[in-house]
Amino acid sequence: MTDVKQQAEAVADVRRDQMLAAAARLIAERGFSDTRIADVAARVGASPALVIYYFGTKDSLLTEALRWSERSFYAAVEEMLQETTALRARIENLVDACLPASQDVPDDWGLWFDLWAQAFRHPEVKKDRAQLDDQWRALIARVVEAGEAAGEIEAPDVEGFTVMWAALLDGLVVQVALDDPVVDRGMAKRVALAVAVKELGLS
Amino acid sequence: MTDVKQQAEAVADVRRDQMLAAAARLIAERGFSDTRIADVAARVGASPALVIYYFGTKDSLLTEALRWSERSFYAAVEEMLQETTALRARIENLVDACLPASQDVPDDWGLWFDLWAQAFRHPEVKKDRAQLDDQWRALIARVVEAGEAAGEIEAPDVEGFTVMWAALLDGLVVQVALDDPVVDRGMAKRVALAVAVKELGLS
DNA sequence: GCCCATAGACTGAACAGTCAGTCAGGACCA
DNA sequence: TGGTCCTGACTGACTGTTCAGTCTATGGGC
Repeated sequence: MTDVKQQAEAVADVRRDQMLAAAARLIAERGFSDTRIADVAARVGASPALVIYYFGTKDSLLTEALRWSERSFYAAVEEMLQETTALRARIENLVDACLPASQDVPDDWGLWFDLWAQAFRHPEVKKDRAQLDDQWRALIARVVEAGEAAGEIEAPDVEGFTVMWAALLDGLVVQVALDDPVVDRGMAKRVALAVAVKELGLS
Repeated sequence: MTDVKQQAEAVADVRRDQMLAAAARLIAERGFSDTRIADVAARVGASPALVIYYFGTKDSLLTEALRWSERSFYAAVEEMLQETTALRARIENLVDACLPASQDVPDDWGLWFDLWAQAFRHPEVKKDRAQLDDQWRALIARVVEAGEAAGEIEAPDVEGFTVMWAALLDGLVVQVALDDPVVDRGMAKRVALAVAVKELGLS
């Protein structure tokens, strides 16, 4: 592969990334089916035809954007996790990742709903989501096991806890994202933390 | 209000209900934005114009269908609950209501995702959903309190449990609905039940 | 160093299909 | 006769996708 080719691919890759990012943003803001390729094109300063040139079809662009966005989220969490070692701090970090501080990226949550709706009906998206969710649970499991290895907790039921707690976080995110008047951000965090502490036998 | 008027309304109400049911079914099968008024009309053996005649706009029909469907679900659960009195049996009933046996209405779940996605962006739907979710939690709370009154459990943290367990069920439903290879129906039920038993201090 | 062929990036304009919603009027009933 | 229920035919707007062709630059042949 020559330098030229590399550079050409770099341009294309940059463009693709811009478009995926723009599409993800728009999906979050307006919803999957209300996102037009013209909107995406406008955001990256290109013509609609160029978007098709890169992605072939609208659907391909949007589903790729969903997966791209989900992958970004997990990557960010993974990185965030490097910064702490204490079990409790890490658990708190995970909670914060799912339920970020107030006005911080409020409509990113909309993406999850669209992702789920798409995954429900499209096997490819479904497969991808399942795989990423598995990674997510594996990450939680690693955190717990590290805590055990460090002697912070004893003999946890890693798999049981992982499945339960991951589901709990999802459910809490739903409530908070939908502005449930009872389950606000603060309560959701408290609940998630309390359950983790209790189930893991943390001090 | 005359008999005539009453009868006329009865006809209209029947039609409306047929249309709402058909719309709900279609949304579950194909998704909110892929549901056409022509499809709904075809299912009830009417013309698209008649659907508009009753609901004015497509959006009005579909969002009403979502709310109608959610209301039906809670009503069904409420009724199902009358049939048992023992706390554990009731808890199991609640779990079964959310995670019904195998092939039983497999695509009804799709509705939840669309409902959430709509609620996220449309205040009216959001308000409705929050209210119904509050009812749902109140129902769980009633079950727990009845169990306490009957001496089956002691001094439960009703609100804490309610919020936590409702969220947990939501999260588990997501996994199961999306065919997660790790979290299948059986595991989801076990997890939901185990958490309830442990948190409530059931035998 | 010049020229030309080739490929990739990109666009404007047009096309084609889809659908929500309109409208004028028909049928039935009290 | 008037009101409710209902329809077929139509339309107007939207928008994904195609296409023919432009522009740029790279790289090889001379």
